[in-house]
Amino acid sequence: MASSTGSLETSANSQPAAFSFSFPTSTSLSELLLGAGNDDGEDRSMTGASRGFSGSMASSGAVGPKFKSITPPSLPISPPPISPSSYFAIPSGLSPTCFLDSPVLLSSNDQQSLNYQQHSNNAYTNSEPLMAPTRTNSSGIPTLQANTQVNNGGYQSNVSHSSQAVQTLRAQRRSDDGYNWRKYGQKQVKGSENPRSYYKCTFPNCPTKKKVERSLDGQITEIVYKGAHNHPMPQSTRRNSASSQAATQALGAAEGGPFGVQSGMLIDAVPTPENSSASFGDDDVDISRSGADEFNEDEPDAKRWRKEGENEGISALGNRTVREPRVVVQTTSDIDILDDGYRWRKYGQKVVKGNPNPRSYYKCTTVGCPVRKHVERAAHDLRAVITTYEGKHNHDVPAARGSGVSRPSTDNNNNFNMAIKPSAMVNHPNQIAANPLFSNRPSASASQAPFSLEMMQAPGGNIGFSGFDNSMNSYMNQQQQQQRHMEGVFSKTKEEPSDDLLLESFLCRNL
DNA sequence: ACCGTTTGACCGGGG
DNA sequence: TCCCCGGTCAAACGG
Repeated sequence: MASSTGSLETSANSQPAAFSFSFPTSTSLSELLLGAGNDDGEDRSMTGASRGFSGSMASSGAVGPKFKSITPPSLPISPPPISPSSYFAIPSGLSPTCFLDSPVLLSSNDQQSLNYQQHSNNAYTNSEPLMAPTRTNSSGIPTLQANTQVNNGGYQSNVSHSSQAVQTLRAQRRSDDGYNWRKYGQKQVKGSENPRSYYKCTFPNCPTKKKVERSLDGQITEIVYKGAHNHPMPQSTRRNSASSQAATQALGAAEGGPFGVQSGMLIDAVPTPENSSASFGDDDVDISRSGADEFNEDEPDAKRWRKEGENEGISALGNRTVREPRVVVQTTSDIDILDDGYRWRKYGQKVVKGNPNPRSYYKCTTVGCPVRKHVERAAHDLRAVITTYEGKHNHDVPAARGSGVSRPSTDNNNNFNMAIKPSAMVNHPNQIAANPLFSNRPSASASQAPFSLEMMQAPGGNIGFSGFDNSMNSYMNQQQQQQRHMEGVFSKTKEEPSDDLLLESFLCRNL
């Protein structure tokens, strides 16, 4: 296999590939994403998260507690000297989620371990070698063609081009959540420049639908599920997306049904019996409610949202008008979502109906920014953490403390920076923007993570802020060692720490 | 010919 | 009752 420079293409837009990388290769990205041996051609494009580490962690049932008890060993904690973005240019439109499924990082017998990246973004800031640059097409399907060969991690992928086409085709039918969807409409909704696509689950008689909003560059900015699947996730998907299944189970456990979970890159909503509210167990808890200030659990979401927006000037944000509540929900197992890059001030905590676990309420510390979020563990699955955002940030992600570097909120295709669309940023701060792997903010998570792993380890307990740093530091240290170890593997990334061995090492220590 | 997407038109709920 | 707008339909289109 000849080493080659991969290039990216996207059908979503014609932007030229903004980066190159040196993975020796010639395999389609979609295949990379699907992972070696994945022959069902299912779409993994958006599912990195749902099939990600969190999922596997969830399935293992060992995440929370073990994170704390098992601190990554000798890992130097210092953040990588070079930001992740320095070696990979991730053009706008690119869904980092895609990277998560890349077999590059997977050990041959434990694909699950790889995907932790997606959800553990705040905990692991230096695993960018893990990511193959890619761009998604309009369907969120990576269209990058490249071969991948990672010698160090013992992983190697060779996929034929013929199967690639088929997989890409199939991928367009299957979303990241593992279910099959058929698009039945698209509309330009008022108040947003992003077109909204409507999908129906293709399973016979399944009432589930979802709405997907994409930014102009093809990135998914919002997904809202409606209804519940009345069937199990397609087998083929399960087989190859353990994490997705796990994620599904995490939420499904909470909802008592086999719902697909969208916890990927830009996928924030969870499928619910009705609209975008999630119910847990017998007692429905509308997670779109903040209950923050008034703790009024009775007011309808939309009305409440509007009221809060008016009170706090949300309606005046940019050129957008405030419409339906932008409920951003991530259901993941433990460690992701904790660091979204923004700074939060805790202003309340409450145990809400239907969930014995306390919900802590946070407000963005930026003056004038109306965004709030609340975090809580799922009632029926302590491994699942639900973060709900309300409002849109009217500012960029603040610079990391001490770094003096602020995260970009606009495209920057020329500098290999992670392109972060404002729309995505504001609505999903815990995803792209939050993921240090895709930001310019080195070790931001370590310094800014509003939550510590303690939180994850204390089901139903208080949310603490200690303990995280230690783990983080240890991990970072290890990463640096790993970086040295990985030198030479990636010609262009040798400055960057890496990857799978590290990953495995970390996982082994934490699982 | 099949299948999925696109897209303009239509429907219906809510203000 | 009218109008707005989100959601859906279905014919056309394309691979």
